[in-house]
Amino acid sequence: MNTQSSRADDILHCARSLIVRGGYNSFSYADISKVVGIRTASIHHHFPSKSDLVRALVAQYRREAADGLAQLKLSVPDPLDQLRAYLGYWERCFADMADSFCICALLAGEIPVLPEDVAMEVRAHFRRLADWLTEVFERGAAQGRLRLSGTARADAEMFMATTHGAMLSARAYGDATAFGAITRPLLERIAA
Amino acid sequence: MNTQSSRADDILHCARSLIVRGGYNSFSYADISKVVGIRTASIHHHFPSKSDLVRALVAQYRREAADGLAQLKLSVPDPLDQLRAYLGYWERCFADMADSFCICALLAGEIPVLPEDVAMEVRAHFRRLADWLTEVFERGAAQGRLRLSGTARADAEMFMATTHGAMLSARAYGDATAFGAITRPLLERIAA
DNA sequence: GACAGGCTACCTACTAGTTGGTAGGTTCGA
DNA sequence: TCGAACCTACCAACTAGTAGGTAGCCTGTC
Repeated sequence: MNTQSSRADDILHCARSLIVRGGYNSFSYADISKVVGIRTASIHHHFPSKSDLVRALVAQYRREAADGLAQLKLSVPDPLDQLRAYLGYWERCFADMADSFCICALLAGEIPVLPEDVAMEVRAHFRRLADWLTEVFERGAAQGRLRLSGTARADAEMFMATTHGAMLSARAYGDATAFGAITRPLLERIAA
Repeated sequence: MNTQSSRADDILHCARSLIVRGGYNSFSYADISKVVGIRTASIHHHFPSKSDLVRALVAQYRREAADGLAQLKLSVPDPLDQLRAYLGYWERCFADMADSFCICALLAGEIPVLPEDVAMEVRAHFRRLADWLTEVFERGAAQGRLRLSGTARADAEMFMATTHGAMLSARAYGDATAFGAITRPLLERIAA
């Protein structure tokens, strides 16, 4: 069991680092095979089809994201600090890893050509993240820690859009610091 | 010459509508062949390699964008109205076409796996668009028509990021109206 | 304790279809 | 008669996926 799950995890981990570079059609079982040191047929044993693999990959990513956001809510009391910590997480990702990106943001762009079950996972991630942000904005407004320019939902959607757009800009410019440069003023603007 | 350019244009037009759905690796010469009614070998006659085709495609897109933005500056005097018109253009795109998207925003996500010359075109689009927006924000601030929350450049970068992120959200939600819902409050916030 | 049966993980070997790209020939208008 | 546009006929490499076999491990039974 240890062996199985570790192998499957190796495959998932490798697939994630491959997919994050260019999305669903940018990697193959052969690519994974070379890195993990396993035959492509053996990957099919763990994940019968590519859509199975990517769905599992996104599901795992979503669990990690959900855990992280829940943890953030527990460990950081202030709503504004929660947003700061969320952006800080991604800023550190871009600083530490060359090809960092939210895989759901990346896959969202490819939705028209994605297998339906993968697209559903991506859609669900956007909804959950928007829900979480909405809650933060609601509490922040209630506590007078940040000021809304519209509804909490609208502000949350805009915040999420700016974050994802900043990831695209960071990639386009080939500049890891661009993400922070774009998102930091965002916090200053909404701070009460 | 008429025939050549019309054929090449057919190919470019078709490739654009294919690439906009899922990026560089989501379409093939065979796909174009089926739609345009030409053999794949004949596509190679017009565009020797796929990167040539996509580079030409993005270059054409950039010319159109530059023309559109220049035209906008001439026909609409007010900076705030210029931003409104820019967002309105994309809002109409999403309303009219199912799989609408800025191909440069889409390709930006795939930059690590893109041919270098294509990546350069994408990068250039981001810079030019940010330059144009910066100028609009500068004039808007000077005329007291809109208020900056940081430098004109920072506000322009954030505006662009939010716009691109809103495109991703529209796709993720599968909701054409999402783009407008996210970006409209953006204008209200920066209006003086 | 031996041993059969079943299961998991992995392999080799293979498939059909697709990928971007080439070689060389034909057609046709200037 | 030259060249642009297009064709047929290839190609090697790669794509996701399948068939069938093997080695090793666990478990129940005699």
